[in-house]
Amino acid sequence: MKKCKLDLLILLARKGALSESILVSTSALSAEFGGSKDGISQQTVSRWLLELEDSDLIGRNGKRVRIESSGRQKIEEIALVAKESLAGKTAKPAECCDIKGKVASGFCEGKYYVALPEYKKQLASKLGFSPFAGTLNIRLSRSSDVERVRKLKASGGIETDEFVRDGRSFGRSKCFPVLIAGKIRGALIFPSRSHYGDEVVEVIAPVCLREKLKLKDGKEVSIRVL
Amino acid sequence: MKKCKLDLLILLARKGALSESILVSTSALSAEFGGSKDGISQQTVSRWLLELEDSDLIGRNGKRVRIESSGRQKIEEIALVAKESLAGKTAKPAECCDIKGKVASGFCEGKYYVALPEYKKQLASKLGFSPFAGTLNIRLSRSSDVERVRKLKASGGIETDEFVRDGRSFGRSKCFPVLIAGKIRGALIFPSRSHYGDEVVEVIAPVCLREKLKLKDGKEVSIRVL
DNA sequence: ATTACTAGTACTCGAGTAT
DNA sequence: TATACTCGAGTACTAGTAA
Repeated sequence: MKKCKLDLLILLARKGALSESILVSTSALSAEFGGSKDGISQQTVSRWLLELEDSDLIGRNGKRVRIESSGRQKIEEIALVAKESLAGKTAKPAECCDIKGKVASGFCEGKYYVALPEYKKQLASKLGFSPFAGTLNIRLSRSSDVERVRKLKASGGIETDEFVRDGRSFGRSKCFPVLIAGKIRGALIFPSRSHYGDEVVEVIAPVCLREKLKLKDGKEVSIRVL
Repeated sequence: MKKCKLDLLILLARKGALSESILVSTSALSAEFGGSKDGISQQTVSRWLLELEDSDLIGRNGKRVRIESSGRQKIEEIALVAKESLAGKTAKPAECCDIKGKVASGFCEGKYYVALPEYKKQLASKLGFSPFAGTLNIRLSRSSDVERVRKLKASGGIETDEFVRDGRSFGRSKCFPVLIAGKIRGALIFPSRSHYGDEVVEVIAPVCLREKLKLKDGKEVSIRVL
């Protein structure tokens, strides 16, 4: 399998760059990858090192290279995942987890959807509560939470059906029951065709969350996925 | 850092594909990588799976995927390297190892070089023996040995100097002392500008190896790098 | 619903080379 | 020596879609 930046990071680790600043040259690293032909060229190693530096995975000082904490984290993550997989432990789908983010204003697509009686009815029966006609937008602060949300969306969840109203078709949405700020039961709602990336999530609840929790834009909120 | 095929393999492992055939879809895997935008598209996951299958790292049967032994080996390797690096163990340069290959005929560049008095003299003083005017070409059978040879070449070795003769310049070469077939001391020789890839190595010794070891093309020979 | 093909674009690579 | 830039060539990507 073709080598990649990750292989370079691991090679640096193997050479001891985790514990100290080590002396390397781009051409020597290239040679260890099998040279220019069929391997990785000196130029590419040079570029990869610059890119690893850009992402703060490594630090450089002249010809010395040292792996930074985020680089170490990456390697620890891989080691852990590989070890657990080999041991037969598999990732459990949609397990309970906590995510955090800040209240944000936004397009309120969710609000629009939730206000439609067809959806409201579906949500009430599938989630166990009748949603307030509005959504709370949360911008996730940690990139690990963005990752978590992606896995969550991929793992299943409660789906609402699509329907047609006034000749327009409304797509599906995925919901996940949550506990907001440790107090109020609600749900994350992801319209199937969202304008947001995964860094903003929409929360619905039986009540107006902004009022009940006295929230203003920018205030931090924690959400427990159940 | 951008995901790569290796990440896909690890993800499959994480989902339990090491111990059993698991049910996955290319779109779900794509979603776990963050979807099409900024992540990896369904089409790419499809292609990656086909490529992993081509390299025999995974096996597929309809929508079921299972990691094959070479895929498991890959993951074990990563787990080991990552673990050792984190534990502070660094890779030792040019350690003693055994490589194997079959006798091959070839261009005999080495023979030409070795026959030159300037080289012969240098080799005699640097290697401790006066080389027979001929080389034995060995085609490595295991790809892991090719890898080993690359690392070897990158790690240092004994270098001969370049020189000029009859207005033509002759480049450097790198040598590594070895024990051939467990009996004869010699050296691997790598001219700096070789016509071979790393899958063929040239061996020199104080004697004619073909005669002494009664070798014919295709016969397997083991070489211990000292 | 799926997988994976084709087509066209975008990105990455490495040769050459400046520094 | 070394690193890292430019740029043309080739690879890998995604959108669209067929099966």
